[in-house]
Amino acid sequence: MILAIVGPTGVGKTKLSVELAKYYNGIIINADAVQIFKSLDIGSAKVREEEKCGIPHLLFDIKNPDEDYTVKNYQTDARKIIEEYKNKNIIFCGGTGFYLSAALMDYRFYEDEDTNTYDDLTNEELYVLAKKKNPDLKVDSNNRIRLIRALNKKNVPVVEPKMLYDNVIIIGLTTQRDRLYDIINSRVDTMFTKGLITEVKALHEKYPNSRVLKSAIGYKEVIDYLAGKFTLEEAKELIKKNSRHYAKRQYTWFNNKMNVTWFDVNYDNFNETINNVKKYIDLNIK
RNA sequence: AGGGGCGUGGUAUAAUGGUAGCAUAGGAGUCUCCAAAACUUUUGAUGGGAGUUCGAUUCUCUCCGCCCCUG
Repeated sequence: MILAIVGPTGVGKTKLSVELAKYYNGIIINADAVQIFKSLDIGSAKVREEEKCGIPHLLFDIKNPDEDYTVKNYQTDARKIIEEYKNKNIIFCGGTGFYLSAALMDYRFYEDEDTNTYDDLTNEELYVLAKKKNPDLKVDSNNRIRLIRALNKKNVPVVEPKMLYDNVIIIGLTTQRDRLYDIINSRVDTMFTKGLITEVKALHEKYPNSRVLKSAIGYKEVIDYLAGKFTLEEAKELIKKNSRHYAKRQYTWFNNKMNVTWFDVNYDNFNETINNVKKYIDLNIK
């Protein structure tokens, strides 16, 4: 079977994934766009070695911070693993909905036609061009990144994102929004206590042009803090805010793009949550 | 207790005798290779009551609340 543990940042996916892997004798595959990278540990709340309980963890730490990695890479890597371990129980765990959808469903990525960056064109001009190329395009005229993408890629119709594998169960962990935000806020404080600044500083010195470091929550803000753009307190607040916004977007994806069965987490008795999930899986497994 | 000041969305603020503006937080959404990215969209306020007025959030009175000074 293929299991996917999804949910917003901070709910407790990691812990559940390990418990389920123990119970079903499974392996865990990372489904988080940042945890793909080596050394981004504290800020991405990556599983620590002692938390893994001997369970194989795949697609963690497979790239250096200065390397590029895309959904297409993830799709390839994840599908290879699914093929390779088809006799095992596979447990995806992570909050990057796009990666999961691309791996498990019929998402198709083609070779690009072009690599133009269109630096000299305004958003409006790009929009006109993109619309000319594909009148059905539904990208907002302010969304420069996607307009450029639309102009560079092959103009092929989008296929229905059907599920490609049998026996897939998608488990979502959730909790009250207020509570989640409390958890997120205090987790950010903990990251700083654990040495986030040291981690980011070392990485940024070693990989000054890293793309992840410049876009991952908890890293980009600390880099700006180190550059003197704002105070430590401001950096913390910004990380908290960005994490909350991110969590909200994650819900949007999981609610609207994936067929998720949600479970409310009982933080006073996490075993109860685990048991509820197991019960559900045992009933629905084929 | 006396004197003074102030009450505008959750928070911080602007303005006006005639549509109450902005920011931020919050909500919803888009997504087919940068996705922890990029982008779209939206709820919500003049402390309560009375008076003047065609019309009060604005002026007057009163109550309530908060702040400052004096005792």
